[in-house]
Amino acid sequence: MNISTVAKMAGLPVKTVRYYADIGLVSAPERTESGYRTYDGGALRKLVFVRRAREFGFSIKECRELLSLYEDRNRSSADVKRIATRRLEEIVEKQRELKSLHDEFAHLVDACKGDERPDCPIIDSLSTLDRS
Amino acid sequence: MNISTVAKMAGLPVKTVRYYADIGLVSAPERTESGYRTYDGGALRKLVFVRRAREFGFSIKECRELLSLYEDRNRSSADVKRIATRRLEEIVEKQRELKSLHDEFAHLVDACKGDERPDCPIIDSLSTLDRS
DNA sequence: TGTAAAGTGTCCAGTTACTGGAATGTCAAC
DNA sequence: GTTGACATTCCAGTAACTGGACACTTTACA
Repeated sequence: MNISTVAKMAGLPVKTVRYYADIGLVSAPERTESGYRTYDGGALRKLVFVRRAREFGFSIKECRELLSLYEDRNRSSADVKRIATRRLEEIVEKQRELKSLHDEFAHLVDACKGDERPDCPIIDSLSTLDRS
Repeated sequence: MNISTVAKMAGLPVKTVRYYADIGLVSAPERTESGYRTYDGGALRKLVFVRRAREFGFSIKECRELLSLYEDRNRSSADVKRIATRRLEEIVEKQRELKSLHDEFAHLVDACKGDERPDCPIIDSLSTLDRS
């Protein structure tokens, strides 16, 4: 497979596929005589794995960890669960932050008349010294 | 006021205060003879405004817009509300994404036994071609 | 068979919003 | 007078790509 084929199948941009090999996240592919990269099913599976992990919000660093667990036939599911649980906690925390932000913000937008006059609770709130 | 004083009062790192002037987000402050930056109450208010707006998730670009509205005594509250509403929609969208991510992820973490054995639904799920 | 389009290669720069560090200069206190 | 805190500038690095320039290879079609 050429790079555009594998990229399409993995659901990644071509540039990103090259990039992942450049930074050593996935191993460098074989080359044809003329220098074109060639990929097989194994490489595709790893790229898919990384795309999915990134969609789940794992950082590249975490993807490295997960990938090595993925490749290690002897790792325990507990190893994986530990990383995933940490990530889940981050998601929950992010949700909390977003909710309080949403509530405060919705309140402000609601309070703003949105008319021709300059009075605006949104601007007023942004101007206050208090930390949110 | 010296930079560290205004930074503390505005709730921003000193580096960030300099940075905001460097990129022209706030105007360049006066200097003492020896080259130290000096700030007054007006500069402080704008820095506070920016900090708050950033905490609300506005980008620097949006902060520029908001700041010019803040400085414009003739702008209508509708102008402000338009920007804020757009931002609120982004927050809501982000919340939706996060919720579906959370649900899928929590399900996986729950399904993983987390024991000594290698079978792991989390890894399995990351390996499937389907887009989440 | 010639050529044009599409694909691929490398390399460098830009993105966002800062942050860290080095080297150097200034100010206040003891 | 000297020490220490604070200030200055400039450069580099962060995360994770993305865009663009330029050159070469492969494929498709007349």
